[in-house]
Amino acid sequence: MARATIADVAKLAGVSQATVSRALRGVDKVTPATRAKVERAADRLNFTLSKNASSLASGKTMRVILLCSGKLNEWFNANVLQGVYEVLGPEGYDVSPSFIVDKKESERYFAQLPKNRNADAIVISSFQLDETARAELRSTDMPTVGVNIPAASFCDAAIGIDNFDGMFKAVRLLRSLGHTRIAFLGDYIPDDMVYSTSQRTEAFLEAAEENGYDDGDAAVICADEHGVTLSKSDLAAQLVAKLLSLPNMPTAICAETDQVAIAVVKELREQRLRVPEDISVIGFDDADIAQVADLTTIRQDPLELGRNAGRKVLSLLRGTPLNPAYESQEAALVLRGTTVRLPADAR
Amino acid sequence: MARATIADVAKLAGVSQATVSRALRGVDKVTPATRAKVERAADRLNFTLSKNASSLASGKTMRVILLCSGKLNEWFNANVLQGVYEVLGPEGYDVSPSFIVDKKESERYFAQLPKNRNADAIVISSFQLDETARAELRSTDMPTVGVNIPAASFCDAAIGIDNFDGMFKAVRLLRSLGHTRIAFLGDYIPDDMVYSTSQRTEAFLEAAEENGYDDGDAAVICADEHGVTLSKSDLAAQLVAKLLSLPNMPTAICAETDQVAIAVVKELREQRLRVPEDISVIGFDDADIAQVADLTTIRQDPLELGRNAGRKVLSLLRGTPLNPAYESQEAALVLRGTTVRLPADAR
DNA sequence: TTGTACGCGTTATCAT
DNA sequence: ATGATAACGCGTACAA
Repeated sequence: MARATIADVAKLAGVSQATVSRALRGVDKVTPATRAKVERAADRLNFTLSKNASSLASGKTMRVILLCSGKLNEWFNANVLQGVYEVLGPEGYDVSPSFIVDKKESERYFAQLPKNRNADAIVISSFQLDETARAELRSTDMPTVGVNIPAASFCDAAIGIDNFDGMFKAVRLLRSLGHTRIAFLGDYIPDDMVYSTSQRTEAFLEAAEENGYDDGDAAVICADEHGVTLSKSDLAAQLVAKLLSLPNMPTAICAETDQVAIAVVKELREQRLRVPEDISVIGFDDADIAQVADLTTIRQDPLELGRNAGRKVLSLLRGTPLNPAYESQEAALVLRGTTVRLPADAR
Repeated sequence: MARATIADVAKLAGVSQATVSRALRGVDKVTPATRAKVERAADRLNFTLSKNASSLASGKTMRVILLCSGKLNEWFNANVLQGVYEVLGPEGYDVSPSFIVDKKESERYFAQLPKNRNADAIVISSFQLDETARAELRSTDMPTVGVNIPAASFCDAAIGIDNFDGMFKAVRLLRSLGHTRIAFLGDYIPDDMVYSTSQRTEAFLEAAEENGYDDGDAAVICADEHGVTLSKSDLAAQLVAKLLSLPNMPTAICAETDQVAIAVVKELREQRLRVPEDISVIGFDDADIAQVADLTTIRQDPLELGRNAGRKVLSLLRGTPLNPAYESQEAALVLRGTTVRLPADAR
């Protein structure tokens, strides 16, 4: 059967196309009686408005892009997507997720992006854009909201986790537990795409200094530069090797993420080091796996981040004021079984 | 700056709109020289084709819907999405994910769905549709591909995991390990939305029978009916209580999913039952958490499922033959630390 | 409150 | 190979 158009409905209902349009969208003034007639006709013809045609006529696409810096099946991204969708979906928006993994793709993406009016807004999750990309973005009229992006300047609004707050809490915990030598363990960070994790490294150093740790007592251990992505276990092996060859072996470590923390715990135990008796470990994120691994960690809530981003998109789109345009989510320490007070004999 | 239209490009390049359209899409015959001219003009004007206008004119929306039965941040759904996106994205399609959690929503969704031509295809993941929904779906001209749906009849193509193969492998493993009394543990299954897990229950019973287990030696334990979703630990507590009050306590169990398995293992250990020495546990899915928990499980690969679904969508959309329209993915047993051969003294 | 008529930016058909 | 022009299906001033 050929799809019914608004004209068919108008004819069947005995009104004009304009009236059908108004009745079906429920915005403009239409007599209840007329509306009923129209709805009955639409129902009989199995008709709903075409999003495409509406978009073309109105200039609103009712679509928002979610651009992620990693795959959509990663814990963080999947949660942000769910959050964004939860608030934008019911409002009639489609959200089309997409992701970029390397710099080349990024360039291509942004070179294409701003030219065509294919979305009403864009939310950018977890990565840094270079000047070119920012310029392209700015040249669009699309409202932009950032999620967990270091420099929020090029966004109309942004929401992120407070990595500094988180790392400070982690370091303070370790100090409270009596650990005098601590370390931060992370992957190699290419400088062309800056992630949240690089902030964590910085934050660790600041927190250590502020809490009275000397340079020698707060080490940062990063993986060597590598082209392809290391498996977490290979990464952990490398990090633990570096850790164990330190002049003064730390008694506690903070890892860049839960994934890294868990792999490191495993590797440490394979080396017959007891966690937490010999060494305490703190992760970052509180992803599903953290609970299973009984890992002490810093919680961030990407689902709520996504919802908040969705709300900000809505405000931007509707011109309602966004009470704080820029927000950061407080981090929460989650105490589990991989941290313990340093035994007296070990101090 | 006002957005440039195809007319502006045509004027600047000194050709007709039609030629610009042809040149930019790269499909029809256009002289290389003309194409170059057009591309230069488009570039200068910062122009790309509007997806909306193209869609309206061509009837192709270049959009495919992904409809999931649970939230998008669930392991399975997130992976399917990633897979679908990986193959459809590079072909120029947007994929708009959406999800439905209860029956009411489902009805509303399908009542709206087929009427407007807002997507070129739909992929439906992980749930059963009732007759009404199927009819609505059929009344659309949209190609439909199913992912992990029990009855594939209403789809043009489908791909799923082979739950039967998986459960048979699990049961055979337990038999090989010498377990003579086994059980299946699962949540309460409302009958209005049938999930993959109900298949697993069936499969367990069949596999048990075929492998020589009596009725008394192969128990199925399900949670009591409940309105709200139980937390996994509450569920596990209930299941373990039922398990421990069985006349003949099994020495091995299969759980509906990894999540349930892990919660059950935890509960068992809290009851001072050793896993696997006292009781073996097998999960289902091989999600991230399974590895962390060192859980023996049946692997399914939703990422590959999604990719395959994406390929089928492409075939359907292009009219190329889909070599098998219906496929099922073999399940693979992953041996880890929660299963062990039944000690001789326990037999 | 309702109807008329034009425009949204492209594709597709038919000439040339 | 290229150009003119009619759809595509709806939103929206403006008029009634």
